[in-house]
Amino acid sequence: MSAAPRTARGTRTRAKLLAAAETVFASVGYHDASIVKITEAAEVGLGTFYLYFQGKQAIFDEVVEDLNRRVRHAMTEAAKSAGNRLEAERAGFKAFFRFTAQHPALYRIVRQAEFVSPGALRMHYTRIVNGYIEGLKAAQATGEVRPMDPDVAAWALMGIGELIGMRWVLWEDDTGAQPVPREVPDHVFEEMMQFIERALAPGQPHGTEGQPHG
Amino acid sequence: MSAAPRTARGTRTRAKLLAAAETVFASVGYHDASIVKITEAAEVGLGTFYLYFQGKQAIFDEVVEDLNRRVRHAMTEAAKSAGNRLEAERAGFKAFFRFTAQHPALYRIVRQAEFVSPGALRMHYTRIVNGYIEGLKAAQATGEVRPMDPDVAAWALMGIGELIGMRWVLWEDDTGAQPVPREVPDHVFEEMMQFIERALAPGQPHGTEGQPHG
Amino acid sequence: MSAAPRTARGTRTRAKLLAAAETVFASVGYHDASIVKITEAAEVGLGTFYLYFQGKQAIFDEVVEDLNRRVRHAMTEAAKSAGNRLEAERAGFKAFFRFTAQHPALYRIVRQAEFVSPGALRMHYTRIVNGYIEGLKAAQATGEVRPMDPDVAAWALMGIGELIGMRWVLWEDDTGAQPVPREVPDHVFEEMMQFIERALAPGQPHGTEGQPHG
Amino acid sequence: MSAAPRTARGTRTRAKLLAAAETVFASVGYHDASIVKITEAAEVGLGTFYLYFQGKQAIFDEVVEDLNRRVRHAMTEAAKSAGNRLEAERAGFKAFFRFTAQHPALYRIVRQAEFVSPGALRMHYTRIVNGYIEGLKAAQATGEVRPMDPDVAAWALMGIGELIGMRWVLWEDDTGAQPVPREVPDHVFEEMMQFIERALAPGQPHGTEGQPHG
DNA sequence: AATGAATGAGCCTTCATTCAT
DNA sequence: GATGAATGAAGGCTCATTCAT
Repeated sequence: MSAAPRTARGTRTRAKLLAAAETVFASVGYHDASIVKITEAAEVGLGTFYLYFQGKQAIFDEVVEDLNRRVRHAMTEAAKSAGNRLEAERAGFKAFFRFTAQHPALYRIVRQAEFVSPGALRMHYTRIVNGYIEGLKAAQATGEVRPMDPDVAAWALMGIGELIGMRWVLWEDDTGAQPVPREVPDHVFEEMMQFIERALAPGQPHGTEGQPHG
Repeated sequence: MSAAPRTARGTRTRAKLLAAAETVFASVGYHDASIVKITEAAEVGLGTFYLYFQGKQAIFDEVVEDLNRRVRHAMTEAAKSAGNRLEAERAGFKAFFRFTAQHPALYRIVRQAEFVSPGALRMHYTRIVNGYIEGLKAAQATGEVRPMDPDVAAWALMGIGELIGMRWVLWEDDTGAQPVPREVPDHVFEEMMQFIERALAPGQPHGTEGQPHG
Repeated sequence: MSAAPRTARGTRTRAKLLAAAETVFASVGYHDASIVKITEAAEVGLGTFYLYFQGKQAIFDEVVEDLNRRVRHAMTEAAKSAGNRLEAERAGFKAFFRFTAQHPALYRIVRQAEFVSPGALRMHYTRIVNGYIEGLKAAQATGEVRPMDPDVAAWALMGIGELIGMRWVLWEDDTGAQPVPREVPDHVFEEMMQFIERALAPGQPHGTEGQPHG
Repeated sequence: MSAAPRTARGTRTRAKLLAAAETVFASVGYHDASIVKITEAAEVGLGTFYLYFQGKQAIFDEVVEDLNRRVRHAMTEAAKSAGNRLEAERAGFKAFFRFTAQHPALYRIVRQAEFVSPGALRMHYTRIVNGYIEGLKAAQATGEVRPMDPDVAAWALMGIGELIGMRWVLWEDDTGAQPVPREVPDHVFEEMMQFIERALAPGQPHGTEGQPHG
């Protein structure tokens, strides 16, 4: 059985395990991440693991939860210090990509969750999307964003961030070799923001046929 | 060692194995899909598997390749019969979602590929994205789409399709229960197309730079 | 290292552990009885266990010893208040079955002892059998019991009590469901006593050698 | 999953495992009998075990069943060749003790079954006892055995055999050292038979008080 | 006196793969 | 071409015991 630590030492040990798990899951994936690897990375005895976690799934769920909390925190913090909606949006995405670069675990782990812990997977996406929805609703209220179903737009934004991040943060450029995390190139970021801004902007769309159609 | 089948009977056996593998991978994921399960589903002896495939990874790669070919085929076929770019785009996404609904394996398998076969993962995304890039370039040439980096836009489209598909095709509405594949609701599809059209349309965006757009 | 308690508090703690051990051993058996379970049942810290007992085996031996002492005490006390040998015998068996009903642990634990602690097993049986031997010898001296090897008879009595007790005290009637401890039914007890009395009674056996017994 | 062997080779392998299991269970007991020990004794790969048995419990149950069948077979065979009831009885017990001597596993395993597999435990005792009951009923019909509840008598006989066997077949004489299986000494056997004959013989018991009690 | 965090040997079990038939 | 018996590395997990507090 697992239990919450009852001493300072225990708290430290538990934290070490959680951190190690993030690293191990990120580098070899869920299935090749053995408890032994995790405890070795944490420099802790094998049995110690089971003092604080029920098993592999349990620590996986906690890692996902933890990463999710942190990425959302990073995003909202970044957005807070922005002057207007647009800046907030840029700051949010920047923070998202930066976090992705620093914690490739986020991506790699979440994509595994489909079969490992469907609940964790949904939790992750839903929470972030809910943040977008809030932002979009607020912006709609002030007219900064055109009338639209914020739900659909939010999932679209999530998707854009997800794949742009995958492509430019996690994948190395051309070779299929080991991915080296890094920032999204500036021009890609700007193009992406353009894409999003136009999608959300109020007013008539400008003639997809070159003409307003109506 | 594996080998290409040399008789009609062998060809049939190989095909049965491939089909069984798609089903098994889709329902239990890569790691819980044992060779025994696959051969049982294919109604074939265990040893027979190794007559046609080098191992588990090898058949996985082939399944991904196969699904990828089929989804692209479905998309291009659908687009072909469209009258103009916009219709082609709609038809392409429709086909993509329909395929997703009919072959949840695509999603489930691809998301596993991150650690199982990174090459297959990249192949899958890259090929689809390349299709988008072609389409965007052509549309830019005729002025139907505004000047932009088609690479970035293509990945954005891929992301939108991916997450909208995940959310509305694979997930059941609110409960965390077993997902029931189905079509994307009409209004979601329309909202999504609006989003995309505005993002791609030529002309000035409206009031996103703080200017009054009166 | 373990040690005898040096304070009243310590004595109490030790007793709590012993009582808890009896319960736990009886309900889940030796191997599934973990020290943690015992200390939890005793409401004592895990480490405390090793203050009073050298290990799992040690406390097991003590539990067996304790139960053995108590069952023999119950048997001799019951026999004491009897008027004659026959009554004493009846009272002894009655007490044995009653104890078995109240402490199923005795049975369950002893049967495990074969591999856990062969010494404890022998001690248990030998002590009880020695009691029988004493009784038989005394009865032989007065002619109440026929000449015979008291050793063999004593082990036979032990066996009779053991299996009759197992069958009618520990097992529920016909179903394989959870055993419900209870008393031996009267008629079974009487039949058993008949069996024993005839086996021990002095005089010629009747017609077992093929002679007509007139 | 386990399965019945489908080839001659498989049948041989399964039998080797069963024989090895009997030996291992008998020498170290259920809990210290690991699958590794069993497969090593059977000179078979570890994984092979799970081709034929679901797990440790499953093979344990089969070993008990097998031993039970064999001991009953030995007993009935021996009894068959006897001229009369008394001889049959003697032959049965002799066979029982001989089997015990040659297969100490029977004893040792059954005594463990209490917690390991209560069903197997009951099966074992019940089947043997049922044999006794049949015999007693038949003898009662011919008047060779006095009127009595054959159920109670049968369990008493079982108990006598069990403990006499334990004491003189399995235990070494005085030391607590490793038990060396051997036959029951003649005089013990004769005393035991005397005990039983008197218990079962028809006719008045001879004055437990030295007198018929009227 | 009492506690509980930490440890690691050892157990059961699965499964990809080989090979003799 | 097809089969399935055999293998053993590797993984998740338990638990008796030690030791610092």
